[in-house]
Amino acid sequence: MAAQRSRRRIPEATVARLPVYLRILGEQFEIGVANISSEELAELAGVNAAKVRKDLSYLGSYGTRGVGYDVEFLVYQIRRELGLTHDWPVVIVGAGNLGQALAGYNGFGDRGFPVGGIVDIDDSKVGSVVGGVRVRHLDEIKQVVQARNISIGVIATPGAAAQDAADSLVAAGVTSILNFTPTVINVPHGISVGKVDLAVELQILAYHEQRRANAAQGSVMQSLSGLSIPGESRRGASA
Amino acid sequence: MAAQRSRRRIPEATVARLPVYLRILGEQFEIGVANISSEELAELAGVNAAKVRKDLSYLGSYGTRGVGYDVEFLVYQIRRELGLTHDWPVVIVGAGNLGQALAGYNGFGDRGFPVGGIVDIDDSKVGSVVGGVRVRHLDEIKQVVQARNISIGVIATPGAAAQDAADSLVAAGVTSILNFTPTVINVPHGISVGKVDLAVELQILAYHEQRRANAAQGSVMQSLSGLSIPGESRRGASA
DNA sequence: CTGGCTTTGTGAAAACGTGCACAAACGTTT
DNA sequence: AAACGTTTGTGCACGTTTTCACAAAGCCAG
Repeated sequence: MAAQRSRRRIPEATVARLPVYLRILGEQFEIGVANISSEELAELAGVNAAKVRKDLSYLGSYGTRGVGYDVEFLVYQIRRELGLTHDWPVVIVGAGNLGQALAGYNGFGDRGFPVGGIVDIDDSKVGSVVGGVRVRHLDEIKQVVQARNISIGVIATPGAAAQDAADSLVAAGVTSILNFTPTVINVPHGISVGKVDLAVELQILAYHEQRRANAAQGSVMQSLSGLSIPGESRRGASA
Repeated sequence: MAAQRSRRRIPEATVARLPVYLRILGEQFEIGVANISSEELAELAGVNAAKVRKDLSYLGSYGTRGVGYDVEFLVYQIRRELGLTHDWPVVIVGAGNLGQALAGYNGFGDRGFPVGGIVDIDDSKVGSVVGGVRVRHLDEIKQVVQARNISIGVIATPGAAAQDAADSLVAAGVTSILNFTPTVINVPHGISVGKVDLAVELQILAYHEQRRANAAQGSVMQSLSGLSIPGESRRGASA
């Protein structure tokens, strides 16, 4: 179990699915499931069983033929591969509507991403407490980042301020950024950027709605597998 | 301009990028840019110029060789193709932390997705006003949906309630669902589902962080084009 | 109206992701 | 210890997405 760190490079599509498996496996472990087959995991994750096996094979040969995968061990291996063996505190830039919601959202802390700091450029917001963390001024971001050894920043400002926020984060020493604004940001080489645009997702749905409407009551685009569970995938990029 | 509706089926990857182009084009139009080349648009969107041209070619031949694209006309065409020529009111299920944030988030309404209703199962939340909309009980969801002719629902409940929320939405007549919980939901054929898991995005970033750490100071994974702008892509699915 | 410069639109190649199908491996039963 | 049923791990074929590269099409100058 020692010399088997990062064997091959894991495809981005697989990296995007591992967190889903991880969550499901965690739940299964909680309710006492000790062993799981690729078929069962696939069902719960809403994907193809072959895909599950191929995804997991990138971690190593951790299954047992004729039996399945040891849930606890697999959880450990995925966490290890994703770098989730320790917490990753994040700093949120922007204490407006969205920033406050993110800070108050337990889903971050619960899954290993505690809010290590919130900053805003607006003095009237500085000092208030959001999600248990006191808002500090953007100028102090470097201290915030260094005090907690933070490497991930979240941009929750208005779109127009996103590039400034990114620049501040990079200057403060952050190396990964999750951008919630619709604005595309420029960062130096070596900084990873993820993007979540809430409205884009709705626009994609609108497209399907409209398509459905246009098609009268004809065929309903491509239907995938069985009678359920659409899949999802995503790719982040890095410079 | 009449007989040129849905020519070919647009690839999902392209559909996911059109909203990004749309936003950029809107901004450019605002600041007085009347014409734009694929190169310029690509730069602003953080993608390859050839990709921009191929994406736009699915809409039709709306560019002028040697000149570029008419910004205003292109905005119109993309809106039309995405079905954004009219508003799509949405109903939010769950008036907790996340639901309130989404309701208060102007990014939805600003981009054509006004909050047409919020429902919650918790009586203590019913009646309160969030983002200008009064919270109603989950039992009334059908009235809410039908009164406003809503076809898109947003799930912002705790994960454990996601499937119930989905079932309620489908029963109420919604045909597209955007799921913000980490839970995978099952829906009947013909219902489109999009998913946004905020923590998953962070986990993907953590993977890159950890990889960077493991790699000492060696090569920094794949660096894309110039010195900026990571891209982004996404796929929704439908049953 | 010819020549030169620019930029689109698109075939074709390459890269990537998915799903099938099956041999290899394991536990269990006889 | 052999036969059997189960489930993994993966080679291969297929479909989708990206990128390249270039002819066709437009504008402008002279």
